[in-house]
Amino acid sequence: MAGVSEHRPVGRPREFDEATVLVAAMEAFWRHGYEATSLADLCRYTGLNKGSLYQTFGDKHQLFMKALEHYAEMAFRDVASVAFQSESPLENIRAVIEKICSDSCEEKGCMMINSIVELAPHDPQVKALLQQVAAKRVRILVDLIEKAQQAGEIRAELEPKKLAQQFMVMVAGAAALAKGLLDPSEAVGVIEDLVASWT
Amino acid sequence: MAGVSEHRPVGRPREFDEATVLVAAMEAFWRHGYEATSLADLCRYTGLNKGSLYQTFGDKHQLFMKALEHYAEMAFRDVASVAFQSESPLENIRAVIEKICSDSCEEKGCMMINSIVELAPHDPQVKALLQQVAAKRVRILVDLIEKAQQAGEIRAELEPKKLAQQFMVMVAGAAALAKGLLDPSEAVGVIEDLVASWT
DNA sequence: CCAATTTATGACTGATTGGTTAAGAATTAA
DNA sequence: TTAATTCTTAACCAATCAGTCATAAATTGG
Repeated sequence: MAGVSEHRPVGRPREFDEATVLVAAMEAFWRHGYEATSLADLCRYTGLNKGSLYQTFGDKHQLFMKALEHYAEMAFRDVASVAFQSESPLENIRAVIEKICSDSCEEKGCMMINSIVELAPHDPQVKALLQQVAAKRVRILVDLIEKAQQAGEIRAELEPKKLAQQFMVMVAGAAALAKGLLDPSEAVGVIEDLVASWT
Repeated sequence: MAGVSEHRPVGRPREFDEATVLVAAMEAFWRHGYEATSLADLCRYTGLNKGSLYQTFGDKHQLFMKALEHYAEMAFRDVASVAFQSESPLENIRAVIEKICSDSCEEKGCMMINSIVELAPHDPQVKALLQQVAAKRVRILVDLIEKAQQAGEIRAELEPKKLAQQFMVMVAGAAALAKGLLDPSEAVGVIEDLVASWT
C-alpha cells in the first residue's frame, strides 16, 4: 500500500533537508579545510543556525566526519559509474582517470587528499576512514589492472598491486598540485602517460 | 682588519638567535599547518613572547612566509647536496628520491605540499613562492634527466620535461600519502619503480 | 652618572572561537 | 483546547584568537 511512514513525526517539522544541508557543509569544508571553516561559515553555507546544526549533526568534528564520508561515497559512486562502461579494461582505467581529475577541481582539490594532509596525522578517525577508502580503491584498481592484463592491454610481467599503488600516489600528487601548481589538463596527461607506460 | 661590525649596536641586546627562532617557528607550522598554529603555540615553540615575535618577524603571516622560505631553502640545499655526487646521473636521481622522501617524514610530511594544499588556492603569496620553487626543481630534474639520457641510462625517446613532471607529481603524492596512508619505505619504492620504468 | 636606544614582558584589547541554553513557534495526539 | 513534542532563534558563555602597548630592563655613548 502506501509508504512505510505515512504519519509525520510529532513536533514541529524540520524546515530543511538533512542531505542538502550536509552537501552544503561538505562544500564549506572541502573549499576551506577543517580549521579554517568556522561555525559561522557553516551557518552561512547551510542557511541553518548553530542550534539546528548541533541538534542535527552534533559538534563541528562530527559534522566534518559526516561530510567527509558523504564526499567519499559521492566520489566512489562517481568513479564506479565509469569504471566498467567499456569492454576494454584499459579504456575503463582511462575513464577513471578523467573522472577523478574532473572531481578534484582546481580551487578545492580533492577533499580526501586535503583531509589527509591537514588532519590525518593528528586525527585517528579521519585517518581510519581514509585508510579504508584507499584500500577499497586499491582493490578496484587491482581488479581493473588484472583484467587489462588478461586482455593483453597491460604487460603481464608487471605486478598489479605495485601499479595500483603507483596510480594512487600519482592521483594524490595531481590532486595536491592541482591547487595552484598544475593545471587540470596537465594532470590528466601525466597520469595517462603513466598508464601508457604499462602497455 | 677585524670584522666589519666590531661594535655591538646600541640598546638592549637580543637574548635569542633569529635563525634558531625561525627554525622553531618553522617546526610548528610544518607540524600543525598555518591555521592550527596559534600565536601561543609559536611562543611555546620559540620560547619568545608575542611582543618579541612581532617586533622581529611581523605578524603571523609574515612569520609563516619566512618559515616557508626557510624550509624551501633548507630542502633545496639538502637535495642539491646529493644531486651531483655520483658520476651516474641515474644514480643521482635515485639519491634525490631518497633524500626527498627522508625529508618529508611521516608526522609532518613536506611543508611545501602541506602549504599548497592548505593555502595556495586562497593565498597568492604562498602560491607564488611555491610556483617558483617548483619551477626551480623542474629545471634541475630536466637537467639530470637529460644527462642520464646522454649517458644512455634513460631511454632517449622519452621527453625530459614530461618525465620531470611525472616525478614532481609522484613526489607530491608520496608526501601527501605519507601522512597516514603510505609508509615511507613504500614511498621510496614507488618512485624508484617509476624511474626504473624510464630505463 | 645620565641620556638615548633597543629589547623583554605581560597586561590589555576587541573580535571571534566552539558550544549551550532558554524561550517561543509549529506541529501531532488526545 | 490542551498537552506533549520537536524545531528555530537569538542571546549568552567562557576560552581563545591575533595583535598592541606601556613599562621595565639592559645595553652604548657621553
